[in-house]
Amino acid sequence: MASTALPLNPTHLSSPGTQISDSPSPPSLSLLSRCATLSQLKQIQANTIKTHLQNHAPTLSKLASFCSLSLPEHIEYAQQLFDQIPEPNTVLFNTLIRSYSRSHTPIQAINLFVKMLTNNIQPDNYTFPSILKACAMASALEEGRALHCHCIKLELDSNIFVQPTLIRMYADCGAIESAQKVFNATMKGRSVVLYNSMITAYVQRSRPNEALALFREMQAHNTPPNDVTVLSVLSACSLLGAVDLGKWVHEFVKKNGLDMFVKVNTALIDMYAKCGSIEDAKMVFEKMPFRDTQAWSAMIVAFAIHGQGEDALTLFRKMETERIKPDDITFLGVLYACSHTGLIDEGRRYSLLR
DNA sequence: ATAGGGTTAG
Repeated sequence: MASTALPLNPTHLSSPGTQISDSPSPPSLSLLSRCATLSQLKQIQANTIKTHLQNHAPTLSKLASFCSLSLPEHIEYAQQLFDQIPEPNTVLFNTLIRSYSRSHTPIQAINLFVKMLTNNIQPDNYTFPSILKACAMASALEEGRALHCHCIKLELDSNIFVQPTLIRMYADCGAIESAQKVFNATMKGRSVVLYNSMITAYVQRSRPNEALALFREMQAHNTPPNDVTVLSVLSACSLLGAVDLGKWVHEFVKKNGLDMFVKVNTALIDMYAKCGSIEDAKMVFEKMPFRDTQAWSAMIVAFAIHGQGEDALTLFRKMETERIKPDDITFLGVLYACSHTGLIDEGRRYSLLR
């Protein structure tokens, strides 16, 4: 890990000329914006301490917020900074809760929410999307239901940002009927995100027909589907093995310019492969102007599940020559290809790569 | 100052 020295703003360095000011100001935004590593953040912190600002709450708050947003892998340091702030406000709680909701320790978000309540800090419309996502990740249904009650009390259950996360929370916790209740309670002017959350919920619980019914309903209600919608709808087609429907969605994708999204094309490859049409999968792959790791993986897996082990391995070698970095799913596809084609030696060789 | 939905595998 290279720790480059940060070019510090001279006004932040202590010198005989700069004495403690009466109203110390937190580190400037331009200084923080050039901060890319934790050690640089600590340099800034050290320099503010040098100018006797160590107990300056706005400074700690700014550092904690920056650390949590821009150095999410150092969430525990953000927490350390946060713990030194005497009276953290709602915004700072929200910022940290959001970081935890995207971390490997979502439970910590729930702990912070509890702390928020015991400190009499009112959660708001920014708090719930993050905390509900954390519950979804942790499969914390009890806590999720309790949070839903808080939403209702604070009249935030009608918030357009809160609703999709309530649905996602219930769906990820396996309570699809509660997700449906939330969805059905929302009536007028449903957003595309709200539809997407329910369609995805159905797909994830292997209920493709209900997902497709909602897909039709949103169009009937003049809510145009977007790239995220078709990702889930294509999953539904795969679950049904419905290639004709998949082809219809493919046409829809082209007509609405959604084929500019790499992920949509990747989902099309997957759909065609799972519906038995490897030729169509190949055609989509070849037409893609840009292919990321996921697109290559999807095509390798597509060949593998069709028993075309040699094609999968050829594609893998081509991926290597194009210097696209393989991921775990790429290797899964490669090994799958070997196992389906009796390529024991190749399989052994590739399994030593990582 | 801070907020929502996501394909590839299993």
